[in-house]
Amino acid sequence: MADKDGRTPRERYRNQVRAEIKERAWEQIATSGAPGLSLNAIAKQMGLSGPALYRYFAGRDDLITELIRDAYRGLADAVRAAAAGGADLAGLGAALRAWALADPQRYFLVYGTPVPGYHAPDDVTGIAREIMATLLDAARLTDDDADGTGGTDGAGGALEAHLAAHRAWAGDHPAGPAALGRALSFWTRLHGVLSLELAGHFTGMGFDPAVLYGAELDRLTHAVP
Amino acid sequence: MADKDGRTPRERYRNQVRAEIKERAWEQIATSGAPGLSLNAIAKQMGLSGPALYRYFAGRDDLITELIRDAYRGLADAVRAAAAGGADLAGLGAALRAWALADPQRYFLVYGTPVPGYHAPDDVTGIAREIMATLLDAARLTDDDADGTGGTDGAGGALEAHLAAHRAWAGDHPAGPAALGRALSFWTRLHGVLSLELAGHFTGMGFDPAVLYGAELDRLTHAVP
DNA sequence: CGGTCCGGTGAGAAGTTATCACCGGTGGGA
DNA sequence: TCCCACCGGTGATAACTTCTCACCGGACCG
Repeated sequence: MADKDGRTPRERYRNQVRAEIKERAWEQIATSGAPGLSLNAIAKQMGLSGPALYRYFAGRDDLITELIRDAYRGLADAVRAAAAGGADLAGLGAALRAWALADPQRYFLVYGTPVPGYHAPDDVTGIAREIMATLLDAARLTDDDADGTGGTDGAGGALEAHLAAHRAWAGDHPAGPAALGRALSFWTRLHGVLSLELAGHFTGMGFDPAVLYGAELDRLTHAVP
Repeated sequence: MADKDGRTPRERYRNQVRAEIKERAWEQIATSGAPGLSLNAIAKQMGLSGPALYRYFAGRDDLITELIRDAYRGLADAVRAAAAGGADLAGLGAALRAWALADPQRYFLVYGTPVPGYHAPDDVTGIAREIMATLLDAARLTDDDADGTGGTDGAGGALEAHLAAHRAWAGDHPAGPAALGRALSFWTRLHGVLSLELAGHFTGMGFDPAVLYGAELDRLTHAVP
């Protein structure tokens, strides 16, 4: 971030134009979704002509990859900021929901339908690990009965045994099997509610998705999973 | 379904061609995803030329809408078949997972990232209600302690109170608030695991998604939510 | 002060969806 | 049986899209 704004005027100008392109791309994605993103339309909006954008991005896929990276980075920052502010697991859930509701298409860019041919660049897996690490921190704090007093039922027991044997994704994080399982369920359950809500599958059903989200969050943080 | 195969030879031929178009479309979606579907490629594959397809579908969006409807219909049939075979809530979960794994892009066509401008036709909401109805049937069977002996904690209590007051989506189904909440959590939690698994967010993490899915399913069907 | 690199343009290729007018065979009614 | 209407298919065309190419001019660096 120290040399991000470029020393030379050329680099400054280049970064500025790249930023404006991404800005327009985000507006376009928010209104038309990712498949509706058009390089030509962005160029026309900026007052320059078609091929000029290829000086800044190798192509449409490259631009989208960059946007996905930025979105991932933004989510990691939001979650880390919440954790730095002293938020527990419930606070992280609230931060996640706020981030998702602020721009649904941005959320779907990260967690939505994948394009079959697409492979994420290497550094986003690093960002994902970072998110998971702060999640594990919070899960470990709420989970001080780590030995599994609440997880002695068959379900949690089998999962925790499996996770204890396959905890490569947690790296060297000092989290017990119960915390691993709690973080994983935190992720999948909240994503389940959020994803269906943002996709509009709850519209017309009459209930408030926030209540369901809050209930799942409560059942995640209180007592037995 | 009685007159689906058309009386007159013309209708028979028309239905046959429509079916073949959708068949090719499914193959193409399975390999390239929904945004990669090309009417021209389908026409070329079938040995006929571009505009001929417009005799059978009003356009690309119309074809995709039809595919979404078929996918929804297929999911409802799969779930209903499982229920008719005597499956409980766990069996429905297994059927859902099998249906999703059989063709991930088909699952994403139903539950994936929505296109901002798109509005689902009216009859798919009817199919969704049908799925929810069989879900509620199963939830009511496993949920004979309906008064909330397991739901006396604050979380489930608040949700069930809210659902009791906003149960328009359940229609006149004879299911208690606990069953409503259980069906809803069944839907969102399993979708959360499935969606992340199919999108590839678990690849490289080392654990088996099936174990996580099974654990969520067990915690859904056993004891306290 | 000169050379080099860089950003921008216009033309053009190869795609896409979608609409148009036109034609021929098939099927149904008189 | 005949005949006409309808229906399916085609080629041309328009308006898009991404992306590549050759070219040009100005700004920046040494």
